[in-house]
Amino acid sequence: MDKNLKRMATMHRMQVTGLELFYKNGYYNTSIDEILKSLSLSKGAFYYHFQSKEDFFVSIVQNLIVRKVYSMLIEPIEGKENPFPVIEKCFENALETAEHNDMDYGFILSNFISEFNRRNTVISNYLMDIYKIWEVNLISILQKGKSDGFVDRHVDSEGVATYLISSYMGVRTLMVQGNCRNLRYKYMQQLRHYFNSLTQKEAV
Amino acid sequence: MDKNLKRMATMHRMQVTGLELFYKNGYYNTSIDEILKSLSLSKGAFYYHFQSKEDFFVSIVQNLIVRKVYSMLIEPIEGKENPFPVIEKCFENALETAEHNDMDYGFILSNFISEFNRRNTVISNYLMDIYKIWEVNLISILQKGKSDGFVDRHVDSEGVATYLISSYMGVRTLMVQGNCRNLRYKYMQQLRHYFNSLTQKEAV
DNA sequence: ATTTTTACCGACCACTTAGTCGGTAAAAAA
DNA sequence: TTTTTTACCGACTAAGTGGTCGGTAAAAAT
Repeated sequence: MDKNLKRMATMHRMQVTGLELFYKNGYYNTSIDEILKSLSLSKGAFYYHFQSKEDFFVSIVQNLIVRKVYSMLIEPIEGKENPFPVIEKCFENALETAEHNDMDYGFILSNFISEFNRRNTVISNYLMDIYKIWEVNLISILQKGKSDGFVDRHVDSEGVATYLISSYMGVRTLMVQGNCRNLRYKYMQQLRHYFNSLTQKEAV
Repeated sequence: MDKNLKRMATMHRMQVTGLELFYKNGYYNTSIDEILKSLSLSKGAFYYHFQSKEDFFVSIVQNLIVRKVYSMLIEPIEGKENPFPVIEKCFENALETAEHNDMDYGFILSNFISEFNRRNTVISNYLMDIYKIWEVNLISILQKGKSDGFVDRHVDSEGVATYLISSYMGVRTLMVQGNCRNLRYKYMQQLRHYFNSLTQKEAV
């Protein structure tokens, strides 16, 4: 348990650099040699720790990508009270982070979902698991918002979650081509419009 | 002009099969050999007609992808009167077509935008041109809708266009993983909600 | 002190990749 | 009829690709 330290450290280094390059260039357009070169490690080291390129990527999904999505998009809304302002703030933050990151290559989750769609079902499933966690959390906060009187009773929480995730994924795809500030601004404004139409109307 | 017929026919055959495979497997994950094999053509034939893989793909973008996006998403709304029902019907149609196509690998435009993002600026630019045509058309129909009294005067047409494109791209990404019918239903319902909040309110 | 395990090296393998090039049969131009 | 052009063939190249494997130095276990 303690002697695994070195092993864990090396594996983690590989995963971090691996994710960096996979995110930047895409999975199919990134070779293991490339990753190894930028780590000054050898083939032997790689295949000592991982069974295959696919196995390697799965470990990246489960260790790094899950956490990234969680800390950026799930944790900030989990268990919170008034859904719309919370989600709004969360999205705004996420978009701002992307905007100020000149190494931004889009929303990591949707990028890989697109890349592996029907091309590698094993990896696709692991990615969709993350999507589902996100979705469940959105639905949950929306439902709670209904009982707390923040969200109109007639609102379809699942539908709203789908719509939110869709629009977020889409705008992140568009943002990579620049003009981020403007895109974010326009997106957030429309999001507020949309939320407005779902807010509990007091005294009909 | 007439003797080019054979040339055009072969090039077109290559482009059609090329797009099929690029769409299915991704650009970087599809080799020219693969395309040529499924056409029973040789390397010589390919490099006689096209300068490179990139040049080949650019020609596909300009000849086939433009038309696909245009006929599915632009032409049905171009010059029409009441924006929201028209856009709604157009999106509904597009999503239904995708749903009933078991060879659906997502929205062709956003798939490639993702794949080439920052990895190939030449191709990215050609793809973004298509996006811009779409955007301009949406903005234009929304503006017209304002003067015709269908759309609330305070609505930001550009913002709405961005939001529409984003959400459409996103939902198409999600749809590839199945449960399309449900996704489409939920998406369309929320789209209507959103449109409702933008519709001209009569007599304040 | 000896043996075993861990973590890594790097040469090597079979295969695929985009792209080149000399050739050629049929059609068109002269 | 001869020459030229068109449209294509397929062997070849150089540079990768994911993955294997025999080896090894240091650390840990015995």
